[in-house]
Amino acid sequence: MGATIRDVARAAGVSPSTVSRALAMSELVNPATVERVRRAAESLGYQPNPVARGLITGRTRNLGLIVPDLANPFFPGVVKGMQARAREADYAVFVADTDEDPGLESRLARKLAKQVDALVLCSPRLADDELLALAADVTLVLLHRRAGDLPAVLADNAGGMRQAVGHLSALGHRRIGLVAGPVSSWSNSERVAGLRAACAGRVELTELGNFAPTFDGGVAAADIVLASEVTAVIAYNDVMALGLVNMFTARGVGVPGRISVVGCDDIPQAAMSSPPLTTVAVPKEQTGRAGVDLALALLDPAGPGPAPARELGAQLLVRGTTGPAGR
Amino acid sequence: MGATIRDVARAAGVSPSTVSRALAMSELVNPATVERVRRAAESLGYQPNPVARGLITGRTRNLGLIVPDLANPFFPGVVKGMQARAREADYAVFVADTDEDPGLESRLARKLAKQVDALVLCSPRLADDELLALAADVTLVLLHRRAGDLPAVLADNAGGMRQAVGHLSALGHRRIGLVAGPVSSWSNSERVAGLRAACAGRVELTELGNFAPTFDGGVAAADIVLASEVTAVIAYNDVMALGLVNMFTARGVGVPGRISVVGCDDIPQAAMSSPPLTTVAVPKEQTGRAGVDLALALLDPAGPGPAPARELGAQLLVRGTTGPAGR
DNA sequence: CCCACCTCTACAAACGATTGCAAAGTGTTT
DNA sequence: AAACACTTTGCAATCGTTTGTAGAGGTGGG
Repeated sequence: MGATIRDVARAAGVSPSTVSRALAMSELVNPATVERVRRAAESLGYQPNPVARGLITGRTRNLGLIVPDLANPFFPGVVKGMQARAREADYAVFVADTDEDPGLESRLARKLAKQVDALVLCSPRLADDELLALAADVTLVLLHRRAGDLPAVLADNAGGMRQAVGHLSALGHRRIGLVAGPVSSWSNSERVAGLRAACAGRVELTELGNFAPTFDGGVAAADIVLASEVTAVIAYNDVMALGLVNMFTARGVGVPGRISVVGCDDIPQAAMSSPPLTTVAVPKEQTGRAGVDLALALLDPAGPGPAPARELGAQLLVRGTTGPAGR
Repeated sequence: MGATIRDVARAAGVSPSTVSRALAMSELVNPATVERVRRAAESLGYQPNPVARGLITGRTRNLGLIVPDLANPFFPGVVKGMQARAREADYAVFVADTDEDPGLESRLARKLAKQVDALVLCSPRLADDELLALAADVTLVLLHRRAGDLPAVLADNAGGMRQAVGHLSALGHRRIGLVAGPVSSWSNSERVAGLRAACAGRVELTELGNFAPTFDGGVAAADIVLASEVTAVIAYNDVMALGLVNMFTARGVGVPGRISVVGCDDIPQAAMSSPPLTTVAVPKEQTGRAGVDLALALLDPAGPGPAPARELGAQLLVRGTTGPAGR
């Protein structure tokens, strides 16, 4: 269909190899020839075939990204960041969604592995050893997950929790509840651990079961939170926090009058709800960008060795769901 | 790195071509040989290189999907549906996000075109003639957009609007407002037209400017709606409707007591807001699936010719933001 | 004036698979 | 026993590019 390099060669009166060099390594070719080739390529609308190029170079200039659930408003931010950075580096991105299914995650990863130069896994649900096995087959970067010493981009969960507790503590809260997310989530463990450390010796922490990281999970947790007699609650993520607030409101429990609520992630809806949600913001786009940076560094043979992990800051955003501890 | 077909051939004591046939067209090969090849491939962990295969077959088994904005909760549903269907057909999906920028959309489309068998454009912002030009270079499927007679998957906007007006009319509303979305959006024009037709002769329709299809767009429209003295309002999409409800509530205007609100799309947040949003649901996952079906049919050389357009139903979901027309 | 050297270009061999064609081997028919 | 058909397999070309190597042509120095 499209013009090939041979068509351009014929049109320019040179050999295909000269065309290739003129277009890619023009300093090795006579400027006049380069110009002639350029013009021929232009007039034929020649676009190099990335498949053929990939076959010989072994590089596809594609990156893969696997996320648990695109419908979770947290992930589109990561995807956008990754796409933007990839585009700058002239890479394209395959995106796959696993529906939170580890089996599917594994299969998708292996399938994608052959078509991309590096695979970026965001919040993978796979076990550590499976991730390490995967890393043997393909250049791998982890986002929001640590496994062995695989390259990873992480958020400062501990720092974020510290800020949240500091904020609540300053408002007079002495009993804080934690609505935990899924056990299989590494971020959840991190946040729980960070929260414990931040509370230690200052405020009493009541940990409330594990709930689904969804709006309904938050709804389900709401009454349990109320029964626990805390004056503030921190949820594993914003979606759950929104569920909590919604149910509190339905129960006639004032937020933040009677109870304060803090979420995590800072999804777009957090700022739009009423009252707007106080939350620990995790840099989403930046995570995606950093993932590409790491992947590119790993791919670069002349690179200054691997930068195994990169930690991004987390930032408490005080909005409308936190206030002074009630009577 | 990975084993090639030659490695398998050597291990099985046959030629590469036999390996290829044994794996792909096993009925042409002696069953015993097939078994031997299978075993060899298995033990070497052989995975055919899709790049090499793509070079000779001219098929990549990849599909491209371009959406205006992944952060808009409408699109992840489409992406998920498309991925699921593509996975069933053993295709992978490239996803790109244009940030609502037509220029970027055009560039991404052309770049992706070489790497995929077909390109699916969801709610493209490009002009008709550009879309037609693109279709000359790559198999193209449009979602929620008609251009020339390019293959397309559409929603029954007119039907949805008819249901919405019927519902509001039954509740006693005689003056309905319309908060329109971006002029460049084809869906917007469709919905406006559908609404006009549905209202004709029954209820008075007040069309209110064009607003950004965002939460803030809805917020900005709220006071204008109130000034227009309608008893119900239909927004271009749910995100805007949510902005409207939010601002109405902030102004102390009861929803649905004083004014009823209807959205479009049925994004996940629509059901989670309070009160939950009455909306015209558009099948999102099904749109994605239908897009793949259309693309596959187009790609199939033995196919029964092109099915140029497919229309999906729209369904009014009555929830909490609509009620009887106030005093 | 010749040789060495440098610049530029062409040839050909990859990359890893698929596939048309021919050859080898087996069984059947005349 | 020869000819034929059919099954099974291997050879070699091919897809469109990149890249190592060699050769052609030109320039400058000895």
